[in-house]
Amino acid sequence: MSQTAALAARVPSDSAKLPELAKAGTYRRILEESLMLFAQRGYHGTSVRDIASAVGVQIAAVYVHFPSKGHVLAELCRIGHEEHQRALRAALLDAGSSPADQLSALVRAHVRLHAEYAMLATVANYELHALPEELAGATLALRKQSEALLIEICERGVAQKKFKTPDVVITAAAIGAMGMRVAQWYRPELGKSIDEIANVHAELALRMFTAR
Amino acid sequence: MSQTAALAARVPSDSAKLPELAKAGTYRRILEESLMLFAQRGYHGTSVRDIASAVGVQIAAVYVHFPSKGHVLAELCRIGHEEHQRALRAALLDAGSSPADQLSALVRAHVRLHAEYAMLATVANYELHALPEELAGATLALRKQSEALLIEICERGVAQKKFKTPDVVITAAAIGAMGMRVAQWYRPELGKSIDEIANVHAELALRMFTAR
DNA sequence: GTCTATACTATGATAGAC
DNA sequence: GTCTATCATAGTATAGAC
Repeated sequence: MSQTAALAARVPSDSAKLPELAKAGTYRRILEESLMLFAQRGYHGTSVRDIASAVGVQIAAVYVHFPSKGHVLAELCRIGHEEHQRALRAALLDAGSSPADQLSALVRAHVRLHAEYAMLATVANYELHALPEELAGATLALRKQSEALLIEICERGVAQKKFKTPDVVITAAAIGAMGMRVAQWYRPELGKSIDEIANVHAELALRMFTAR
Repeated sequence: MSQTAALAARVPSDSAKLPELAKAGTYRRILEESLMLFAQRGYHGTSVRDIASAVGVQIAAVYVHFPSKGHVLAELCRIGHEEHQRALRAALLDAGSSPADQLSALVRAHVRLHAEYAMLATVANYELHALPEELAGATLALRKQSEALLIEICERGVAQKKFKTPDVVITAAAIGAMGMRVAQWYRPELGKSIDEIANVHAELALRMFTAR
């Protein structure tokens, strides 16, 4: 699809950053260029021709590395959710045992990932629905686990009477949502560092659990 | 596109609810069925054939009412953002003059809209990027105005020293984000009323502006 | 306003040479 | 692993009859 001018950029970031991967060469280039295209135009708005052209190879070369366009998206979604979960778990290991410390650490990691890997997060979060079940399974399992990490911390805080909330599930959803959204507005030119943004979100999350 | 099994539903809601519109008949049916299809599969994942088939007419009949598929999406995005802004303005007229009352009223209206019109909100928020500039202009203007409404209330609260925050812009973005996200998880079967959910979000927003 | 029929282009994917 | 060439299908959109 040659596509008419994209107007409202879905992702202000212009870096198709991927976590460290063992594989290199054309395989990786396909992932990188697909990431940029899927983030900008969406999965269905991107053709295999677009991908091949961006990589600088012919269409047939793409099919040497991936059996279908869906497999490219599936891999990006999986990588994104895997890196997300890795970041959350690493943050929790560094955090203390109090629910407040844990929530703060988790939110900061969550936000940092969505700012640093804005394109990857956008594709993994908003294009996953385009995949058939068999290709999305791994990603959905990861997502469920990561959601559970957040919910458990919140519920532990409530059980210990450290967190006050009218509804712990809604509050957890809200905390997840505000962090995810960072991928849609963060740009280095804003003059706010990623750490600064992450810290503000952690503070907001803690306030959400503090009665007025 | 006959499309393989959609796995991770983007919108749990199953009602393609539209605000009151003057027009009826096939024109409206096209909007309703397109809304459902765009919400479930995305704009590029939906063909004019899919739309015609859902409405129960031939493809050519669709083109009698809309000059292109893009115009159908443009109209849905415009309707969604218009209803959103109408709801925000109505809420503000009913609210008192204190920033807290105004923020609470605005957030409740914002959340109610995203729960009541979940599909419309999803399409208007997440498919707009598929439109070329000339078709998205009206919607973008509305969005900018609605964002300004929220920001202004927040900044007024800060100026009056009623709201405490480390960063008013980030906080406003977070408040907008948590409300938008409701469209992605709200279902009547959850056993939570829309008003209840809206009230919780209003409380969370006020807490975000309250120092610990 | 709706239909049938069709034009034309783009699409995902494969075969077979190098 | 990459290329050229090709297939079968699906895509948007239009013409002209009723």
